[in-house]
Amino acid sequence: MTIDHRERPATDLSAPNTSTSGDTTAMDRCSIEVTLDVIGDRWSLLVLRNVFRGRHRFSEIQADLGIAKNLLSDRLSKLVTHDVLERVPYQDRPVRHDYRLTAKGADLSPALIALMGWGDRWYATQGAPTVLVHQSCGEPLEQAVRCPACDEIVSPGKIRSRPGPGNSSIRPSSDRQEIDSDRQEIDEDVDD
Amino acid sequence: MTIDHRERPATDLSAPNTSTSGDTTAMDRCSIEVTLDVIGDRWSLLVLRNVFRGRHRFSEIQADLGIAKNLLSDRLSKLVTHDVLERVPYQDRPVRHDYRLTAKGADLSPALIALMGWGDRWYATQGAPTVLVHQSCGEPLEQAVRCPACDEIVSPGKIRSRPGPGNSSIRPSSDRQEIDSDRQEIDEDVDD
DNA sequence: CCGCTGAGTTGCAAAAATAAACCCACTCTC
DNA sequence: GAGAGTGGGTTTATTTTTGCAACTCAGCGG
Repeated sequence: MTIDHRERPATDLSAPNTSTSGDTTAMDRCSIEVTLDVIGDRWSLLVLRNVFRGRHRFSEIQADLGIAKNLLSDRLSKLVTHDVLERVPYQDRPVRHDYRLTAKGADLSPALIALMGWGDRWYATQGAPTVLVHQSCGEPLEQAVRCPACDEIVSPGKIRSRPGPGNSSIRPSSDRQEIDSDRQEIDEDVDD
Repeated sequence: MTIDHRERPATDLSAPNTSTSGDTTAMDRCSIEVTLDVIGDRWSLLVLRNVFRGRHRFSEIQADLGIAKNLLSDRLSKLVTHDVLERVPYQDRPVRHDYRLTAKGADLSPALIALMGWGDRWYATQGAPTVLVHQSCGEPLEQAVRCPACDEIVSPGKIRSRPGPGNSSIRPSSDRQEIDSDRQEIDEDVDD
């Protein structure tokens, strides 16, 4: 539980942000930030990868990762506290647990897939160590952004972002913002 | 350049790894691991989010994040070294740079989107601070796994994984493995 | 009873993160 | 052209986090 509540000083420098109109006082933390507070350390995602892969026991994970036992213990406790994993006893006397994904934990799979995909694309010189394939055709899969309403795949240039309901500084005048498709900016200039 | 080359001690304990048949000498590191070596620290993804969002200057990023200047300097250098960002001078004497995404850096957007989505789904109680919407219909987008060959969306249960060409311990007998769809395991039991 | 295993804790040295101060090459203002 | 300001960093302490080793504790096998 050593989450650091670093709260940036609200840009008192009033940076002449070329595109921004006005106040930048919104203090909600962006979702990437809160996510990183939970799984944004060196080991958590690696631990989760092991659980995804079916290694549910302390010693299995520890052997695979080579992580120090106290760290693994801390990471597991933290993940349990954050409701990403749950401890389910598989024997009592001595109580021993499996660590299993909660729904919330399982919902991290897109992130794991995205991270794995990036490593594959840019670092796997002899090809990916592991590939995800389609059950029916056996062909490699990829991740895409899609629009459930239109039921179609959306290319990066067709993505826009806008302040959501949780944004405390929604300014009507800049409600919808074009994403620069060259640079693929995925966030608008509202200070979330 | 403080990547720690933690190379797990090859499990000298000769852990009786229940599920694995035989040698566990494969030494390629899984793609999630190599990815985390590049962007798997507390700040890198947050820095990248800022660059995605159009903040290209040292001081802009520093003001937004409230990160210590030496750390930001380190992170930026590291990201430049890893070819995720590039420094493009926008003036000389004193040389000043913008930090811009390389293709490799821009290719991290699915990961950022996935992480943001997870934070939105599980922590944004009053709704997401930022939502990604479809340009044409304005409806919120989601990420999905799809099969380019079949041109269809693949649900988690239809995903299988198998050792890829970069896996140095491909054992033909266990070439294709079913993913437990309840727990959404995304990796097979080969020691990558 | 003796040693072994699985799943941790505790203690301590080493490494990394942070904050604050300092630096340097300019530019702007008077 | 002296003084202040700015962008983009280094340097130097201080605090936190790691990582390793040793220790614990409950049961098990012989």
